[in-house]
Amino acid sequence: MPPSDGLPIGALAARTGLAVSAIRYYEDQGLILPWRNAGGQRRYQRADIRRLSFVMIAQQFGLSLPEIREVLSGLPGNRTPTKADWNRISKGLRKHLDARINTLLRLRDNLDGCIGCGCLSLPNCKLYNPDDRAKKGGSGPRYLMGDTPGS
Amino acid sequence: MPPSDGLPIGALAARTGLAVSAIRYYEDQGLILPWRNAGGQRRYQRADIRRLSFVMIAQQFGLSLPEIREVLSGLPGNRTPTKADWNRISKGLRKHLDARINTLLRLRDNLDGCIGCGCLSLPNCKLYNPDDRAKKGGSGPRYLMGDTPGS
DNA sequence: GTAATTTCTCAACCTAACTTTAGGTCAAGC
DNA sequence: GCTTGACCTAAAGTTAGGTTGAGAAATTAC
Repeated sequence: MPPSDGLPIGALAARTGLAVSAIRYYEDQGLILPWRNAGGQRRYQRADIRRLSFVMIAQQFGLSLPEIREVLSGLPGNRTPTKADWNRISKGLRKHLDARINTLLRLRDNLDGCIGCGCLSLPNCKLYNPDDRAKKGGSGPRYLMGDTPGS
Repeated sequence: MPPSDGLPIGALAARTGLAVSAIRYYEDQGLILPWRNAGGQRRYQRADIRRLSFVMIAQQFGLSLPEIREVLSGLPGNRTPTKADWNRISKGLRKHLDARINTLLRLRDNLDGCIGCGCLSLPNCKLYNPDDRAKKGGSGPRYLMGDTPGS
């Protein structure tokens, strides 16, 4: 087979470790766009292995699929991404990661303060973080209010 | 109303910011155990405000409800928890949090390495972390393999 | 040229953490 | 004593990120 033939989905799955069903799902979500051969089957570029690897890495960093799609939109659409392209969007990931780390570090500081005071339920305890909670949308707890002191 | 009457669920919801439905759900999940009044309605102790606050904080730290139930089992069942009790289990939270932070810091180091080399898809890149992925169980990507170098 | 794989689409199912809905009961105010 | 609001249970719906299954068509292997 000539290399310009493109990879069928099973080969891409084998190369990335993703399930075939997951790769199709990512296509639904706009993360990857294969072409179709004469028989209607998906065919992928070799560069898509890297693209999917990026998706998996970004997931480990806690990005949602829409967020990953957004980051991937920073890649050129008209040509195969270069290392410079990947470096650029990887630096975007780095910012996401830094933000998450900082949030957790802040939580840890607050927890340490609370371990000291034993309060664990006060608004002034700062373990209530409106920003983190606000993005959850349809589910999850809404906010955190205090016990009256002196229980 | 005498204080020993207990709080109805709506009052607990107002005090914690949780939805009434969420509090009932937490009961299903074994996180909180109210008693019932003569009419069959739930009644809560004031200490339950703190208990639910703890649940919400632990969620921010990334613990699942079963994990939180486990941590809460470290509280005494026969009496109202003291500050010392809360301090003790909060230190357990701190360990969870440290572990999460360390994982992310490790990921960040690896990402920095990858930004340098531009590879972003290689097993030796170490962004593939089997431990983190293994616990996901039923869903999510499985593992991460490499592009052949030189694309 | 046929048998075995692979792939196709579409719909249904899965888990976590809840919310919503439906239909009915309890408690408080006047 | 009745109306209104809070509460009850049980079941179904929701979102994210997929998996599973059925039935059919394409591709590959012999």
